[in-house]
Amino acid sequence: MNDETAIASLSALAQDHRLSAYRRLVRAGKTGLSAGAIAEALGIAPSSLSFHLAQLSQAGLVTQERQHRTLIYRADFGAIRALVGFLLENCCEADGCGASATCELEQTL
Amino acid sequence: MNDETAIASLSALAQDHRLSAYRRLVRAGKTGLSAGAIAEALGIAPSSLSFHLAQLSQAGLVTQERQHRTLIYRADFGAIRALVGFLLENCCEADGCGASATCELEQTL
DNA sequence: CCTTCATTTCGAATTATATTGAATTGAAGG
DNA sequence: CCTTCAATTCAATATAATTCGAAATGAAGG
Repeated sequence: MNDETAIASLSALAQDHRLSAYRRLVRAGKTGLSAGAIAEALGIAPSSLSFHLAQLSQAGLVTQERQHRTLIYRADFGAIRALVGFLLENCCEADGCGASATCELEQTL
Repeated sequence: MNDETAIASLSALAQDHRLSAYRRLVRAGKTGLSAGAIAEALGIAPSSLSFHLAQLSQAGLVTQERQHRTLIYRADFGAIRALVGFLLENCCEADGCGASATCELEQTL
């Protein structure tokens, strides 16, 4: 994880429709959801959703798999774990909250 | 946590200078950093930094305390914990990855 | 009080993001 | 093949974010 990837991930989530889509995918788990199902749930044009899914996908937050004629999207939990780790990296190193490089606060997340 | 607050937090972090400032504050821990020190570290105009700190502050990700003539900023770890919880809320409920409403994947974060 | 210093607010210009309809791609089935 | 359907890419427009200099605020100290 680096700044560029982190910003791509955070930007991808920092938008009404994309956040809603992502959270739906989190709830759907490994079952996933089709692009069409998400577009209908959000009430936006397919082309708009496609734009948003592309950003989530580019950031690595979701994966894509074709099933017959539909595209199934799924949340990638490894990506969000990496993002949170990056945000809290070397937590409290300035005032030494612990012996290890990983802060206690980070571990309780 | 709701959509509006989550988007404010994610937008606040989804920017080069703000992400850098936030991560510096995470590393600084309870010691915190002054606005001036952050502006100098990032190499941007004080007015620009002020704009960015206001967004982190409005989102609740950082707190502010006056010490004599300088303003000390600190990362608020409760805020980021709440954000991550919101992102992974009801994880995998569609395919029942566990008995509880909280997903195993969420707990391993 | 008057000055100094750290920081913020304001205004204006530049740059990036979000939206949709129309056209395109890619996969199935008659 | 030719049609159908799901989804994406493209082009154009509307909206929002970022930047900095200049001016304003607010707290300390002479």
